[in-house]
Amino acid sequence: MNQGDQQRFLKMADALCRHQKARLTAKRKRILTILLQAGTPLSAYQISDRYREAHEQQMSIMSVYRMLNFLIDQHLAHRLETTNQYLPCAHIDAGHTSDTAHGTPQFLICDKCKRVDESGLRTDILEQLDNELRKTGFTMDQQQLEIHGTCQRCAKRA
Amino acid sequence: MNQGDQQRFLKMADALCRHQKARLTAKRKRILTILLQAGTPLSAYQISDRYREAHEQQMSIMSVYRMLNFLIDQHLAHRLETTNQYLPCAHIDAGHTSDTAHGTPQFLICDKCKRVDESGLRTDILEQLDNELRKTGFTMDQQQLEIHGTCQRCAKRA
DNA sequence: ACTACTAATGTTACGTTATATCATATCTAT
DNA sequence: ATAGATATGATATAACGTAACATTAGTAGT
Repeated sequence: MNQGDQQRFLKMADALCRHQKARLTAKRKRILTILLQAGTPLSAYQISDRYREAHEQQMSIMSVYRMLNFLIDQHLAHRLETTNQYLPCAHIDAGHTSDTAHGTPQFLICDKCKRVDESGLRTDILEQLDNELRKTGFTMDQQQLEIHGTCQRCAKRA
Repeated sequence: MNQGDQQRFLKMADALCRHQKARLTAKRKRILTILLQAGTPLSAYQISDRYREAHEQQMSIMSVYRMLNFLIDQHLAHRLETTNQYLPCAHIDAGHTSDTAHGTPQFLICDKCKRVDESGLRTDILEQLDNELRKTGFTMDQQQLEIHGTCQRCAKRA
């Protein structure tokens, strides 16, 4: 993510947290910045390492997890269940400050370049999937789908 | 899973492994049996514990992982990526011995009772999902979807 | 500004999940 | 019977994640 986008993201994050009366502390913001700069999902331990490198300051794994959980609670970051990795939320800009926005995201994960596209899925496709499942009696409670595959760029290169 | 189904499953597994020139050893079969008896997915460590309890014999976690990987390679078991758990393949009976059968499975995971329904998903729904994604340039390589929610039984109870 | 309360971070310990590596045992084919 | 391949044993360690309690830093009420 480029410098400008990053700055905008952080501004939005600030506003959002103020609105929620949550404290986006300097350290939390640094963790978020590391996620923004990465471009691909990171493990908690990678984040811890990058923090130490970038800020020449201790950052225990315990603290990393706590800060990640804060960011996730604030919908500023997501956890990928299939890979145990973390990434910034892609939707911070779009009307995100209204409480109700921001449904459960889907992730298209490129197993080649590791980049993740958050929610390229059309709503009606999801609804159809849900409807189909309901016929069998199953209710999708958590719609966070993680779909692994190959992105366009990587497909072309091959 | 009841006794009869278990016996049939194990017979099929034997036949399948013979066909693949893979060795379904006594220990591997016991691991598979533990999965069959469980009814819900188990972690590798739970399997290790149950093995020790049932057979009063040492079973190191290293061995459990090796045997699970064998079973997975033979399509006799699956790993749930979202929960780090293992369960027996549900499709061993249906024409499973032909090499080509057995596409990637989907899992409907009930977060209440923990039971898993393997591939209640209709093929056309999956195809539609895949088609939709292809339009965006993304190719689903691995179609193993793990969908979390509530099964019919648990929904009724509530 | 002082105090009391709450929230954030530090620190240590531990639990869970998984793999690497090398040694030993067991099967299979000749 | 023996050699080679496969399976298992044993030990160590990496990777992922949480519990519990101490300390520090914000926040609100006076």
